[in-house]
Amino acid sequence: MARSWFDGEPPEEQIEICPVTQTQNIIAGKWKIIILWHLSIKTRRFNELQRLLPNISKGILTRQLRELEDDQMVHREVYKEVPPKVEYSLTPLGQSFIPILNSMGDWSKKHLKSK
Amino acid sequence: MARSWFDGEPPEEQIEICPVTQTQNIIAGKWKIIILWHLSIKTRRFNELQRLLPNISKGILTRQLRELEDDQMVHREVYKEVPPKVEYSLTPLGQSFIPILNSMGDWSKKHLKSK
DNA sequence: CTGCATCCTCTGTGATACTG
DNA sequence: CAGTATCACAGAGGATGCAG
Repeated sequence: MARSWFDGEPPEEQIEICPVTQTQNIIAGKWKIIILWHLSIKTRRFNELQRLLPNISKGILTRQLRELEDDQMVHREVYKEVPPKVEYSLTPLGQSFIPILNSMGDWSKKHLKSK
Repeated sequence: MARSWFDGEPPEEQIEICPVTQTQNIIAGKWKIIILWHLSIKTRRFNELQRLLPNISKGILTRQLRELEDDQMVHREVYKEVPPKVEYSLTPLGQSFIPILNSMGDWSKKHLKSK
């Protein structure tokens, strides 16, 4: 496999697949970050998330959640009951991302006051 | 009106306008993060950035840089010479974001090996 | 070299109606 | 309650040519 650009450091010309870009791909969706944020606080049900994100439609919410699932950031627990109940929570991978979420929140609060 | 998600919640959840979303808005562009990354290493010229980002067109690069400029993340220094020379660098605000970039890179390297 | 203007494409997002 | 299925659309991204 090709050497990553950061192996052995120096020549900044050596770019392959930037890890920062990998992260970017995961959080690229319009609602991804905020969803992760809400799930970092506690497990949420589908409807709960929809209420938390006032302007999101069910279709979009479903898709964003599915993509986060595919990236193994979010776990989907289905309870076979009537009425249906589904709970979303962070996977270990998702939980490992929480510090970054917090960093982004802190950074925003500290530096973006005026916006 | 519907209860906001932060009404009556524990202190740790009290957010006015979710700051995480603010951050999201800034780094939303497809190339924003990687551009910031490259500028975090050192000041770069326009052409240099374009070479670093193999598949980006001039128009797009210009637009992404302008948006970062508008968000005061990037500083644009124009040298009135012939041929023209323009250098891009991080503003103090942009520099304050570097730790988060590094966090994202580290996180990716540690957890996303397989992807 | 840098970058703007234009046009075109395509993805993501949003709205709605229907289903188990 | 928790989706799925469609359709429509805005906007981001991309290619190209021209200009300072």
